[in-house]
Amino acid sequence: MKSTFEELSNELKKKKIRLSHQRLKVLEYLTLHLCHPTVEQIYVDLQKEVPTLSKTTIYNTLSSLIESGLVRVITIEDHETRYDIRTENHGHFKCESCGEIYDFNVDIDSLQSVDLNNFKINDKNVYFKGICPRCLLSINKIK
Amino acid sequence: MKSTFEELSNELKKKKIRLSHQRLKVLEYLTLHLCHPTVEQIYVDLQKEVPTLSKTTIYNTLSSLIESGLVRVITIEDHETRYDIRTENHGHFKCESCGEIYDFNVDIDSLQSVDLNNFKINDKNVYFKGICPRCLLSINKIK
DNA sequence: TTTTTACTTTGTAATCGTTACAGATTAATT
DNA sequence: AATTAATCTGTAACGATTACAAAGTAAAAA
Ligand SMILES: [Mn+2]
Ligand SMILES: [Mn+2]
Ligand SMILES: [Zn+2]
Ligand SMILES: [Zn+2]
Repeated sequence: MKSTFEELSNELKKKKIRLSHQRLKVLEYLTLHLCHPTVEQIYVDLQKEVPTLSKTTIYNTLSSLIESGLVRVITIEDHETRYDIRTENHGHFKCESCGEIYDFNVDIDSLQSVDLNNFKINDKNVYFKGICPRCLLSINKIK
Repeated sequence: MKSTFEELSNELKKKKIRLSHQRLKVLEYLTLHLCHPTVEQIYVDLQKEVPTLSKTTIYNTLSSLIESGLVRVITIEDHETRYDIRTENHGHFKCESCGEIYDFNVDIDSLQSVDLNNFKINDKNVYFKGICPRCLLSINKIK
């Protein structure tokens, strides 16, 4: 098994994206944190390792990673964008109590609509909202 | 058939929301514009009829309409929230070329996942992105 | 290796959607 | 008509994102 660093480097090379230190760090961060981080979270955490890191760089890096298809955008929240390196089809559930975003398996490919017969579909997203099991438990305890 | 005004008034009364002139206007606007308008669009258009209207009022009104379940939020765009008075289940397609957001019928109820067995689901959203038929046509013409 | 060059990073300022707030207004009740 | 609690309005503040120009650097060329 190759090192993560080497794997990520190859991914960038394939996509003809220059292998800067910052880009590799952001990419590494996303593979280690599958919890759909915000730019702020990535920035605060990576600054510990790369003190000169700029927030603008994270925005720029994410833009090129998204454009090349290595990262997907999660817009389940209306005020802050989240990012996900898992690009294979899956749904997202946001707990309205604790705010956590959960992945779940769902057959997105089976989602068809005759209304979209003449549309070119590039991207499918499924977002659910509600209360997660952990929060349901704590709510019941209070009662 | 009742007048739209009377229908909307009754909706608000049922939900115990005070029937202010501004709220009725926003609600009327949403029933006449099913194209998922932004706050800015609602503001610019309604200002012609209600010159003293404040943008804050539109935000406040939408908040109470959403809370009462009369309006749903569309977060298919990452930078600007859109609103939809059609609360029955349907999917949304955003054309990445012209930006228009289309409704489409899709069996959202059939979307199930064993991963969510112990979750309380309050809301389901399906967002697709791609190119709409009209834009596909104009792209082909250029080639 | 050194040089060159185009791309990237950085910090700051600007932008823009949204929210907070306090005083003026008003819908609904008495 | 008087009362009152909710709503509306305008302005300021906030926060995520983008624009921009100068400094730095990865990769190709010499
Ligand atoms: Mn995910
Ligand atoms: Mn709709
Ligand atoms: Zn939770
Ligand atoms: Zn289009």
